[in-house]
Amino acid sequence: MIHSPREFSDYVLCLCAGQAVSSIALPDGRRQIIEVLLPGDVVYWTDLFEPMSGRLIEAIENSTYRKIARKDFFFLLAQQPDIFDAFMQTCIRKKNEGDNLALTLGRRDALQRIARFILDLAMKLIDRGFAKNQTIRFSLRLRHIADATGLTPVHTSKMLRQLRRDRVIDLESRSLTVSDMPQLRQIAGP
Amino acid sequence: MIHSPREFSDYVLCLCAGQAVSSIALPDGRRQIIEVLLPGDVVYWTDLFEPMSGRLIEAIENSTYRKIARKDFFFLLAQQPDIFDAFMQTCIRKKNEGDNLALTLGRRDALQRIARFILDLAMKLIDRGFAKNQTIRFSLRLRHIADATGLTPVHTSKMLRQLRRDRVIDLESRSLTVSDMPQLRQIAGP
DNA sequence: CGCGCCGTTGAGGCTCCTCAACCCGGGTGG
DNA sequence: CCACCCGGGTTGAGGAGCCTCAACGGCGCG
Repeated sequence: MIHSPREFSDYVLCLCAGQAVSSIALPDGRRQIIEVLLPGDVVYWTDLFEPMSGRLIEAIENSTYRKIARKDFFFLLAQQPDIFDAFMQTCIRKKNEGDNLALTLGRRDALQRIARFILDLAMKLIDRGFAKNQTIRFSLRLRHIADATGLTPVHTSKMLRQLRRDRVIDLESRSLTVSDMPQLRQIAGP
Repeated sequence: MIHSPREFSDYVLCLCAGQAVSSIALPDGRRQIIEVLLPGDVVYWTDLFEPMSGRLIEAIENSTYRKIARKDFFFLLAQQPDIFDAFMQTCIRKKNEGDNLALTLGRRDALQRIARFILDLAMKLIDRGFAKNQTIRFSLRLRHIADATGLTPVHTSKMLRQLRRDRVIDLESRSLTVSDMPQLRQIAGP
């Protein structure tokens, strides 16, 4: 647990090593994972101005992170135009990803959601050089995938089973390899 | 139709009068409405840098909008620090709203989704002074509510019927009044 | 060895979808 | 003027998809 929903913080967090998930949680335990955080990610974009974040940040493996005082962060942004540009670009990109998540949760069925989630995560890891050929570290528990796709762990298990049976992915002991990328894209849909 | 998904535009659009919806559409016709746009709203935050927006913007009543050349928009932002601040705040707020939409679509049932949608829209209209006591103009078609909540029009109709039967809302001829606000909040949940 | 956590599998049920029929109001043309 | 159609909303029947509940096996750990 890196950051809890009602915690006050004067710092901007930046993940250095390991993976984490950023989610919104309801009092009754239901929650929705918004994104998987990788090394280099800034932990919250959403509450850069409001120090009281509504987010629950949970590490899914041993992780380290750096705390940057909020004012230092903004000072850096103001000083370095290129960093500022990168920040704005990322801001917009995150918004786009969030909207696409809404589309997926609202309009796609279970198998498509799982396929998209795996595809997105795999592409992100490959982009950042965290993958060896097509295999990536996959420390997420079943309940994380369920919370990211709006399903139950039970049904998630059944969908994953199907993807493995059809030789689309190969998943064992915290490591996932995409065996049939075209097929995975096909299932994930447009 | 104000803006179609694959249209190229050098302008930033700003809604002046009327209401519109911003959505992401799939080739097969399924779509997810991300937000309802009111007068004063800037039409796309998501593609301020990439002129090719993936969004479908549809007016739901007679509307007028203003086109601002992209570079003029950024020039204005650079010149006026207070406008820039407001822009950043709104950017972050939109992201927060988007994430909450994902939570709703992923983890809430049909009635809760409908209730939240109506509640959010009503609050937004009230905030901006578009409401007389508790009644607001409600030009949305059934299919819009369905696309905003990830349901079918048929099921949306049944849920709305339930809300009317329980005297939570009163909806007739393009005008909606919230009769029992506490109950509506209760249904919408935390 | 016992225990707890995690994933798997199956049975049954509820929610929401699909399909279809129907009504209504508004336009359009005879 | 009425007949007709057409888009939008309503309602019901039946079914698919996903959830709930429960039992079980594997694994790490005390």
